[in-house]
Amino acid sequence: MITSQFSTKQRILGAAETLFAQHGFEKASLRQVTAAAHVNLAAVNYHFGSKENLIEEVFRRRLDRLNTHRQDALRKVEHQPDSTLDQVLEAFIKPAIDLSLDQNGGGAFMRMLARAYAEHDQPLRKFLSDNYGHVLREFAVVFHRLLPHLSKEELYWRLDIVAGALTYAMADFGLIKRRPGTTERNHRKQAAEHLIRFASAGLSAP
Amino acid sequence: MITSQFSTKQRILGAAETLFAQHGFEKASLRQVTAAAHVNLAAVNYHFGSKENLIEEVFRRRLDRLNTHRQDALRKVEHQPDSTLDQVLEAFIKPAIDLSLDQNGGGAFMRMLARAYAEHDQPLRKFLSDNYGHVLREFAVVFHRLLPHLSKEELYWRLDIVAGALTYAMADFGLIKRRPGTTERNHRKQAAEHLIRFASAGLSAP
DNA sequence: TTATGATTCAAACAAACGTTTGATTGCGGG
DNA sequence: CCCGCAATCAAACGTTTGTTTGAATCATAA
Repeated sequence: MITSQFSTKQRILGAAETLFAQHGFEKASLRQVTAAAHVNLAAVNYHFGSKENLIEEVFRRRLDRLNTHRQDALRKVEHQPDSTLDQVLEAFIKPAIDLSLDQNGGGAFMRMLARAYAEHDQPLRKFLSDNYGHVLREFAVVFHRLLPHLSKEELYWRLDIVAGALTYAMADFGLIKRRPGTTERNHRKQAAEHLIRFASAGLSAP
Repeated sequence: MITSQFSTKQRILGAAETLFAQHGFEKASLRQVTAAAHVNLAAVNYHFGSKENLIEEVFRRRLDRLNTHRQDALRKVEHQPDSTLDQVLEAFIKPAIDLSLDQNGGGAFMRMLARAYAEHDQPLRKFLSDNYGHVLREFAVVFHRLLPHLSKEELYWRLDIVAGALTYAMADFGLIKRRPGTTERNHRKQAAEHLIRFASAGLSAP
């Protein structure tokens, strides 16, 4: 056997994740994906029905884990009486970093997530909102408890800014390039630390 | 004459900007663009040579103005001895807001710019870096003067975060929807104010 | 072993894409 | 008037796209 140990479905999902992140949803063709997965072209429509469904499956696989990790981290923090702003921020940011550091295309997935925000089409945004929105609202409640002087509107504005900066940083959009001496792992760890420090001060602004 | 007063070239540029922002570079076809511009399909290749060239022209038209506005605003601020962090931030952020508020597709262009960051392909990123990078470096020098306690590396990390949050906010990615009572103009003005307050505190973090 | 249902495969499908062609139109200067 | 060039037009070009087809192959249970 020359192909990998994983099933056809798994291999398609893995290859799709990498290629979608590298070239975008439209530019990455099913022929590229199936070639990279060492799988017949028709296998995508057999196992997933359509390219659109494949895209959603790729998202679901990772987002489910990200959501539960964030919720677990949040519950650990909110049930202790003296939780700090930085701890809640870390509960929000750390799982995203960990996911981006996951071997087998974690970073690729993060770029794909950012790309999904940029692709402004409504079906995909609705899908993301359904799988994403309730977690953000849970965090908003806890942030509101820690920053009671902020109006609900002010708080939402600032959380939106944090989410934007996080997305941007994790997707490696920025001008900051990894220093040759540091690993990708350390680069993203630094990004998380800087982001938490920055966001903590920003959220606490008068 | 049923078509607009503008020339074929202008009408193509306008329609392209809107449709690229709405559907992305790949999804928006030249047939859609030329139909919206009330122009023959072949006109794009006649006037611009290729779709790739058209994309670059759409960028150049707006970016040139954004750059000079930012540089003008920066020079006004840096040549007064008691300039503040908020003033420099405003010199960076305000021109972007103004551009996004420009009638005839300013908001559309901003979404297109964010999309260009997401499209991770190198030719476009090089083009943006060439037309964008030197302005960012000018701002970095002034910020460094106002925040001397920050190492150059720390400063670059934080500026990268600011740029990311600005891009995200201007492209209207976030979960914050415009309130029914407020105009788009006021919505973006509010976004700018919140962003400046947040970024000012974030940059000043210990 | 044989029969059955799931999977894989090469091949072809129609549709849409960016681009090119060659004829036609419109218009300003000689 | 008419020449010459720039602009516009309908039509077609060759690719590439996602999807479908029907036969071949595999695995499993009777």
